[in-house]
Amino acid sequence: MKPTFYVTTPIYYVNDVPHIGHAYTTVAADVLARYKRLMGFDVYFLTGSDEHGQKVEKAAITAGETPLELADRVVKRYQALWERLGISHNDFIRTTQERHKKGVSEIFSNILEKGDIYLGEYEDWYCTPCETFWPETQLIENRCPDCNRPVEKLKEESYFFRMSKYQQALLDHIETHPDFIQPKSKRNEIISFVKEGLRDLSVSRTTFSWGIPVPGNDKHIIYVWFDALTNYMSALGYPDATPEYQRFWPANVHLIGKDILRFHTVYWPTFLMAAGLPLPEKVFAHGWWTVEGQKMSKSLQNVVEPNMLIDKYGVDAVRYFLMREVPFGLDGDFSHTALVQRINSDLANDIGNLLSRSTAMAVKYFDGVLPSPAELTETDSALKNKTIEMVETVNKLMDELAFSKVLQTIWEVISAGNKYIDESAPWTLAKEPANRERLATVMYCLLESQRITHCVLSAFLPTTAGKALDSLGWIKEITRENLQWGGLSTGTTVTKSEALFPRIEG
RNA sequence: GGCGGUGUAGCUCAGUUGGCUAGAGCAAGCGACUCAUAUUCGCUAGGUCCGGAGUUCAAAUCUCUGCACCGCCA
Repeated sequence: MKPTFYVTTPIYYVNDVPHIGHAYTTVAADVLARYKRLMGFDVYFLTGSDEHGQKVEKAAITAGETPLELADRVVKRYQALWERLGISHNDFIRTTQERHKKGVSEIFSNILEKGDIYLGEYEDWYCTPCETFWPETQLIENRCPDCNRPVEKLKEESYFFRMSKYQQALLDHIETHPDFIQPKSKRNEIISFVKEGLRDLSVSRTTFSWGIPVPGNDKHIIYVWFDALTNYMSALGYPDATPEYQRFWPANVHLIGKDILRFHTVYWPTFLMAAGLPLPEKVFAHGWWTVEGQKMSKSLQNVVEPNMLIDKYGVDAVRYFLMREVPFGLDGDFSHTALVQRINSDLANDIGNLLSRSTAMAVKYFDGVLPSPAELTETDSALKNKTIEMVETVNKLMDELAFSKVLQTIWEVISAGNKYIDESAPWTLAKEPANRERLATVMYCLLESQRITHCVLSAFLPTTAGKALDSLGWIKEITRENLQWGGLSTGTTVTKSEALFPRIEG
């Protein structure tokens, strides 16, 4: 039986327009999913949409449609984008689906029965026009921070989750599972937050109706985060003991943006503890993208639209840039010049040109028929060993989700390949028939190194890797076993590759 | 205000438990090759390792202090 791997992205809010941040999380999850699959894991990769809440309800009213109609309409934006980005998710959950509502109701009832959800009263400052509660600290001169109108103190009946009860248990868990929250800086933030004390959490609302009702009391709608977080289990079939639920829960990793860290590392685990369910193994919070040095915002009109990037630069270039430019976990800056720089330098000049010159020589000197290698010299072995070591290093770095370092490691082999050609000077060998065997060995090592490289790279650049492997005459499946040296067999047809990535001038 | 982090070549950053002339990539300059998407390869960069004090045979790496920036919480 294959080992399993369960990776998730957050479910994205249907009321938002997909931007580079959404694409970032999802591409990262896809890279991880693809990599684990080729390493022999049975992977479940989940993404989806968050469709409940007051904002959706209001937007629907404004647009003159039902909330579900609105959700049906705009969820397609995400689905279409994932299609274009080559996202290989196994499942797409929508919080309006029956399977999800069932899971949420069940876990809520479960905790309610155990007594860790109780009915109480919520009291805070309320802005009637906005239908929103505000804590006193967020008020601006005793007025609503959104609309600047006066607010009033209001009491509302609300269900509360006894989060305070789980403070110590959560701290203990974080303590005994050093990798539970990553990166480390975020882990420290959460530890200090929890140590300051957890208060019970209001987990129901009565000011709007678009959501999942509290079981047995439909006046109350279940709090959106309680609703949303449960998607990670409801998608697998929870509360039913489906094969998926039994095999894949708990998740190996929840990938999230740093803005929703607390929900995933404080709320979610304590909900699960209360329900007596196992906790996810890891929550990894990545950073934010600025754009041309500035914070992304609607008012600045600098929101980067992923579809536009794909149109302009191609899917794999975008995927590469997102994974390579910034260490996963830190903030980064997106700029067109940086992207073009990466494309020209790393993709066109390094990897693209390497394949181009290599396959051109194979065609020129051996009519595209892969020759068999003779005994390897020191130079050949150096390239071979570097390639083999790269595969091992990548595997370690992937477990740390160090995508940028993985790509750097792969690029060291690309560079070694270019250097190997210059040192071996095949064009000189080709002039002398006596060097035929030597030339054959060089060509073999050169192409085999790239075959392995592109197999590994298929997790990041699926389309490009496919093209490259085609021109190398590799038609087999990419598996862990096939990452070993010696996969290309003599006699294979090699064809001159098209430019994998044309240079972008100007 | 509380807690935590960062400050190293033009830019982005590496620098294990303190130890040879402080490194990488990109950018820039010079040279070489010609198989290749004028691509690649080699060489070059004289940086107060934020400032100051201290510990030590020895500190970018430890201690104290000052400055600047950032994050979380309040």
